[in-house]
Amino acid sequence: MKRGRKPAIDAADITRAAIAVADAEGLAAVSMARVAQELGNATMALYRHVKSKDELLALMSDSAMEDPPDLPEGDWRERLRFWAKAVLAGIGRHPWFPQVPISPPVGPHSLAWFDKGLGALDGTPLEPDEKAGVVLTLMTYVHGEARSLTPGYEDGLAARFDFGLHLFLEGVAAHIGGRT
Amino acid sequence: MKRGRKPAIDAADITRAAIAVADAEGLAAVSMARVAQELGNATMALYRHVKSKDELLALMSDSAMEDPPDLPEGDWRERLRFWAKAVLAGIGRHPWFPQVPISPPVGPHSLAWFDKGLGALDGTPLEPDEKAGVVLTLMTYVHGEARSLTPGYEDGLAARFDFGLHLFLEGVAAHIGGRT
DNA sequence: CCCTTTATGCGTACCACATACGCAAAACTC
DNA sequence: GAGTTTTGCGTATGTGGTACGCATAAAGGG
Repeated sequence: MKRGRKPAIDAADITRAAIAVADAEGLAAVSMARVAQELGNATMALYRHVKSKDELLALMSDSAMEDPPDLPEGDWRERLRFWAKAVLAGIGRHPWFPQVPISPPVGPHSLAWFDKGLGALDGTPLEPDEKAGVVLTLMTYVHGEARSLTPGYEDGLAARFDFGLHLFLEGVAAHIGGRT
Repeated sequence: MKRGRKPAIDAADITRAAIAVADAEGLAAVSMARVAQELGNATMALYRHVKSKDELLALMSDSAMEDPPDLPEGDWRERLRFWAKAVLAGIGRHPWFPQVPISPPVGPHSLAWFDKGLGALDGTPLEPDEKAGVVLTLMTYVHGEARSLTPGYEDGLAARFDFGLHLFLEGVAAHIGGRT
């Protein structure tokens, strides 16, 4: 059996608690002390499980998005539109998400979303790297749009988003059309 | 004449100094003390000219982008591509730009860029709100892409950006085509 | 010229936070 | 139970934002 004192909490617990605080009071409210209090532990206890606050932010960032939903039946266009809206909705549940400083080493959740996006393009004549380009571009756009989700500034976001998405899908269609 | 002691510095000086620090050492290095030192003033002297650090960040954010360049001759496509690349290049000169927390009250510089973008669509049969949608969407995409400008992670950004831009312009073309 | 008025310069002080360090506490092995 | 190992966490340090209040300088009036 494993030696030593049993851990009372683990990194996942800490991440969960931090996300709860961020959801309820904003990213600025997430301090090591605040998260520890949420868990009924002392501040410094957290450092046994996460190396630094930056690491905690990276963990939060990856697990904020729950698992991507399955795509509906239909052509690539409907599927990709569904996917993009799911991304936006997922971020909408955690409005602090776009404010987390860039953490380039993406985690497993981000990859799962990316894969789902690729799946929307199954059956199209695009090359693999073109599919990746399409999905990355769209994801970038959606993330950018999500920055306007700050409470109080969502006016007209839905309409703008639909229009931008429409333009983008038209572009993909034209690109596919031009190569067959 | 105006009464009272003469101000040794003004908000513009502070903003300039803060941008210089951010350019040279990153946004994290921008502290009130650091900026004051840059100006040869005491920390608290800054507060006579900016209300808070958040206000300073907003000022930095607006004046980071210098004035937009004039667009070249050509069709809307070339002009919009030129504009998008200018936006990306402008941000590239201040890689901390996308990291500034959202400051919704946009400033005069942002508006100038937006106007230039609209100008790229002069002569197209788009309605005013469609033009605005096109420019906002593209700006959002470029800003999103610019988040990957963090030193060390620009690999393949140029190619990805060109591809995304290509898709988007195709989409605008299709949208215009579908309405004439 | 001195005195009052008015605006700026900035030292001091306080609070929130991240985190290094080291010892105390707990759980397992023999 | 003694030794070993791993976690819990109190203490302390450094950094950063900023409220407060007095010192300081500039201009106007007598």
